[in-house]
Amino acid sequence: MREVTIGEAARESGVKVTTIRFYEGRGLLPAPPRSDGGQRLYGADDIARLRFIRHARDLGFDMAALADLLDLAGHPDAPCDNADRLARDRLVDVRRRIDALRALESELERMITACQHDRVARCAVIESLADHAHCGGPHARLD
Amino acid sequence: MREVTIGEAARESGVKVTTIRFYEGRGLLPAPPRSDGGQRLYGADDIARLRFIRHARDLGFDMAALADLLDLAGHPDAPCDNADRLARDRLVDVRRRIDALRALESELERMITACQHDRVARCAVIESLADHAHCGGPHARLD
DNA sequence: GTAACCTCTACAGCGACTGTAGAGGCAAGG
DNA sequence: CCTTGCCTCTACAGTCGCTGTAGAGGTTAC
Repeated sequence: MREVTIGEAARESGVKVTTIRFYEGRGLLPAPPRSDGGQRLYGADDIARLRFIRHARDLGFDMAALADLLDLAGHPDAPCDNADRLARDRLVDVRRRIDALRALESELERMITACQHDRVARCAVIESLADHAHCGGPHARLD
Repeated sequence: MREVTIGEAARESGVKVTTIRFYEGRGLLPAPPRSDGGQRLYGADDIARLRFIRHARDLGFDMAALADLLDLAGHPDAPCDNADRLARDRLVDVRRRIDALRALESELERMITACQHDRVARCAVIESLADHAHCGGPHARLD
């Protein structure tokens, strides 16, 4: 049971079957050996790598950063400044997004509580959207 | 000065030139009249509509919701329940994202403070990514 | 044996734009 | 009038990170 099919690798890693193949195409995962019938066979290290990838993706690392991280993970003797920097960059980004989302949250709350459930002509939701001045200034876009 | 070119409409609305044309193609903005030379000419109402679109996009409404909102905005006598519901949906989504990002923030903070700036082999950043159990359970994906 | 399910490749599609190429419009200075 | 330089035009390809599809073949349970 050391070698598992792509479906089981998907179940164990939490990465979808199609996504695993996609990662292979992108070079994030090495092409595994195949069975006689041509099916991919994955070992424990492949699944660990998939979990690493999934966790990093969940944290918001993009695929370029992911490639860097995987490269670093494969060189245990290198200094870890790079990984540290990548994590710090992510932290800055995550905080920026949180701030932007909190501004949106309070604007949406205000819009909703002000809405009298009347006609559209008096709807605070519509009005707020039409008049940007109602909110606390231009908010950062999230993308 | 009632009729302005696309470049000025972009400056006044904060929506890029290419994006304005893109919105026209998607039907979010009506095709404007043209000058003798074939250039688009926008009026004040177009710019207001662009600002409405931009504000709603900034708040995270997708283009389908945006089409609904624009439709509603054009029917002032309709009840505003729909707009209210759209805003409430957005609020739920925004809060979900904030929660997920806060979990990421604390995990990244932990990773960074635990990192000793040593070799990769001892780097908490890499280790955390390899071992999902370190964090407070599976976090929601943001997409 | 056969039904049910899994996996294969190759490629198109998603959302919401962004970027490019190559051509033509337009206002100001000489 | 001509040039310079920016603005705008159309049409279409590319971005990111997948997801979905079609049609074929492998594998497993009964």
